[in-house]
Formats: sequence, structure tokens, C-alpha cells
Amino acid sequence: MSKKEDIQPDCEHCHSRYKSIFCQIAPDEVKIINENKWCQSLEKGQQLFAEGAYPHGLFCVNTGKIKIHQMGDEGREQIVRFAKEGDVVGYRAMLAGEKYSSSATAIDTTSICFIPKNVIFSLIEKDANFSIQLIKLLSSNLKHAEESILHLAQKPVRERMAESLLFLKEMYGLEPDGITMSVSLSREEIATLVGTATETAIRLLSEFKSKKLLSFEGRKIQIIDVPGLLKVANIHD
Amino acid sequence: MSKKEDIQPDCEHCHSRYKSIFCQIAPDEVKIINENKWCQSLEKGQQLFAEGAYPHGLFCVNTGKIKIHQMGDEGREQIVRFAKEGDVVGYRAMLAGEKYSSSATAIDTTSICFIPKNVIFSLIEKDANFSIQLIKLLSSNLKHAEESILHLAQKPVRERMAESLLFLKEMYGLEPDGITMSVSLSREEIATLVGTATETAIRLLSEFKSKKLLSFEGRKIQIIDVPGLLKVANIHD
DNA sequence: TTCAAAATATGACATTTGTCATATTTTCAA
DNA sequence: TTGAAAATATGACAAATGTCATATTTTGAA
Repeated sequence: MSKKEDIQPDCEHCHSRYKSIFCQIAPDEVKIINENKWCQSLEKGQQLFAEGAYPHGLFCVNTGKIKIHQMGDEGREQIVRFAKEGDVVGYRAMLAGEKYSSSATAIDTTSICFIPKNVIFSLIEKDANFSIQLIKLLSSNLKHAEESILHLAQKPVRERMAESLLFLKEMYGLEPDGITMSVSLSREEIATLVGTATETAIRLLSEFKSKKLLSFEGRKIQIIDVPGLLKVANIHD
Repeated sequence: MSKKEDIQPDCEHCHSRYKSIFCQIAPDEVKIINENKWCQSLEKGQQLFAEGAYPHGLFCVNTGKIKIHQMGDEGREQIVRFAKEGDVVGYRAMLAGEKYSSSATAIDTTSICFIPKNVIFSLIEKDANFSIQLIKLLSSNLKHAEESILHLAQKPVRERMAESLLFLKEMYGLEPDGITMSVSLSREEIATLVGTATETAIRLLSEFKSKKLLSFEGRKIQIIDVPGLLKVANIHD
């Protein structure tokens, strides 16, 4: 999995650390992490960890984009979360002492660092503030998950599609042109995020395009009309 | 909200504490909690806290049953979680420093204790093991939430109904007769758990009854055929 | 007990969404 | 460049589910 040519940058000056749960830890703790971490880069489509495996630590996303997904009964994938720079992945199962309940796959060229389990647990022991950071991260993930439950149970597919597109725009932002989404997912992947069939996702995207809410530039989606999408998503406030 | 006649039991010998995240804390910490807690009992239907309010602490369930629910756009409720003896509720928003994102309502006569925010945070400061308990609790909730996302997105209503009934049986158990479910929810509440219309929930329950998977005893549901329900829920292993 | 309100039940129907078949287009490796 | 495989697109149809109307039953307060 690891490659010789992967660079091992210094945690102390790591840019993504400042955005992460490690932003407030003491310098000597940073040192310990730096000495024990292992960095690696992933191509689009490469898997970081798989459902059912045992975690030995957690992964910090340095740059790039990751999807967290689970396999359903009929072999259909379901995306449950995303991660980007400064996010931590694979920590839930590790903290709970369980097997991974989901898989993580790069959806773009991604660079990650691996931090071993024992380093994390000793950090929890020593630094209450770090625990609070972890607790807040879990809380935030739980909040989003429960919001997804509400929307999957109550919103029709069209609304969820509009909402998912706006979510992806928030999550990964736009390219410098101000309209093209930075993240590029296949129609099938979008379907597994929205929770619908691929054909339905394709139809809805075409519909949004014909209504001038979106446009397509190659595989990339451009957001043309945010207020229009908010309206379709039934989001007001 | 609080009533004079509520008994204030001693945390040290509290039966539900042994089943809770407070099971391993030091005696003097128990003392502090005991001095600062406030206990209260709730009738079926009484609300413990409401979406949008600010949390000032967390609630420990002593005895009884609680549902955690959110309001959808069309004013339809969605149950996202349940709590029972030894569980802690209202902690997510408190830990994240946010408003409640969901409401909590007793679905049975319930006795709870309130523990102020500052007591919890100082416990996190002092006791790393308590932090780990909290982290594991959040992890477990997150795992279940992500499982719900998968099932809502991919399983048909009939499967989810069977699964929900089996879940309620696991969660709250059966009465001494070995078949009657301890928890009693209205058809409407069951529908908001499964994520479907009340009429659909009623039809499915009748169907299960006619297939001899269930029977009704007044408002209570009796589980007649667990293997049959597992089959309908499409659960194997 | 009695009655109104709430909960449960059921039918008829419309709508949404998924599935299957089949084009068409795009991508990527040889 | 070229061709096969994958991705996208679209139509036709079936199945699942929601909605509305309306009984029927149960519950709980007066």
C-alpha cells in the first residue's frame, strides 16, 4: 500500500493540520505524531480501507477528496459521508474498537497521513482538549447523519438531488471560474449519494440542465442557478 | 419543568449508572454529580427538550423510554434514535455547543436525571476514560445512523418495517410472556420510525398479522415469528 | 356510562420511482 | 487512431408507495 516515493512532510508546518482536530495540540505531541505517522498518496479510485477490516490507526486528509461508503444488500453502494483537507477518516471504528463499518475511497488524487492507534489513544489520555475536538467531530458527523435520515425518509428524490448538488458545492467548493464544481462524480456515484437509481439521477440532472439550473462541461457539473436549486430542494431560510 | 415531589436518588448506588457512560468514574466525581444533578419524572408524551432550544446539560435515563425525533418540512416527524435505562440523551448538541437539532419525548413513564454542562466538561478535563466512554457512545450512535441511511436509501418499506420491529424488540425487550413487545408506539409513530406514510405502516402491520408474523393485543404488538420477520427484513447471517 | 375525538383500518387512485431494454456518447488502452 | 468497454441517455413499462376519502374501532374525559 505504501510507496517509497511518497514524501513524508513535517506535521509541525503541515497546512492541513491547522484545519484539523490536531490544530491545538502541544508542540511535543506534534513531534510524537510526526515521528510515528506515515504519509501516502492515492489515485482517484484507490481504496484507503475496506468495510470489515480492522483499523490500526486513523487517516488525516492532506489534500484531495475521499468518499465514505457502505455496501447494501443488493451490492449497491451508498455514500454516507465525504472528507476533504483537514478531515479525519477511519476514526469511528478505531475509537470504538470495531471493524470498519464502511469503506473509504479516493474520488480525486489524494494525499493522506496515517497515525497509529496508540498515538491517538495516548493523546486522548494526555490532552482533554483533543478529546473535545474528537467529540465535536463525532457530534458534527452524527448531526449530519441524522439530517440525512430525515431527508431520505421524507424528501422526494428531486429535492434530495438538488440538495446533494448544493451540498457538494459547499463541501468541495467551485473552481476559479465560480461555477464549475471542484468535485467530479459519475452519475452512478451521484445516485448512490442521493439514494436513487442511476437512471433516475441521470434524468433529474438532465431536467435540471434543461431548466437552466445546471450545465455540463465534460464530466463536470456547473452550478448556474443557486436560488433555483434551493427552491427545488425546498430550502428556504 | 421540575416538580417538588420528584425524588432525588443517590448517584452512588444508582442502578442505571452502572449501565451508563458514568459506570467507571471515580467516587469523588460521583459525589460531585450527585450534588449537582436534578431528577425528574416524565409521563408518556411529555417532552424533555425541543429542537432549537439551548442545552444546559445532559439527561440520563433512569427508567423508561425516550424517542429522539426531528421535524421534517411538511411537519412530519421522524424518529432518529431511542433511549432507555442507562442511556444519555441531549448530549450531542451540548458537547458541540449548538442548539438541539432534535427533540426528545417520553414514550413511556420515564425518570431522568439532569447533569449540568459544566460538570460534564470538568469531568472530560479530569477523566480521560470518561472521554473515551463518550467517544464510544457517539461512535455507536453514528454507526447506527449510517446504517439507517443505508437502509432508508436502499431497502423497500416492507423490509424496513420488519427490521424496525425487530430493532424495537432488541432495544426494549419483551414482557415476561416472551412475545409481547415492551414498547408501545402508535401506528403513526411506527410510520415515522420506518420512514413511511401512516396508512402504509398500518397496511404492512396488518399484512404481517395475517401472515402470522405478529399479533395485536390491544395497542401492544406481539412478535410471533422472529425467523419469519428476519426473512421479510432480508437479514440472514 | 356516554359521547366526541383520536386512532386504526381499508379502498380507490395518482404519483413517484425503479427496472429493463436499447441507443448514443465518451473514455481509454492497445 | 481505433475499437471495445464504460458511461450517459432515453423510452416504455411495472412496481412500490403516497394521498385522499371514508369507515370502523378504541380511548379517555365529562
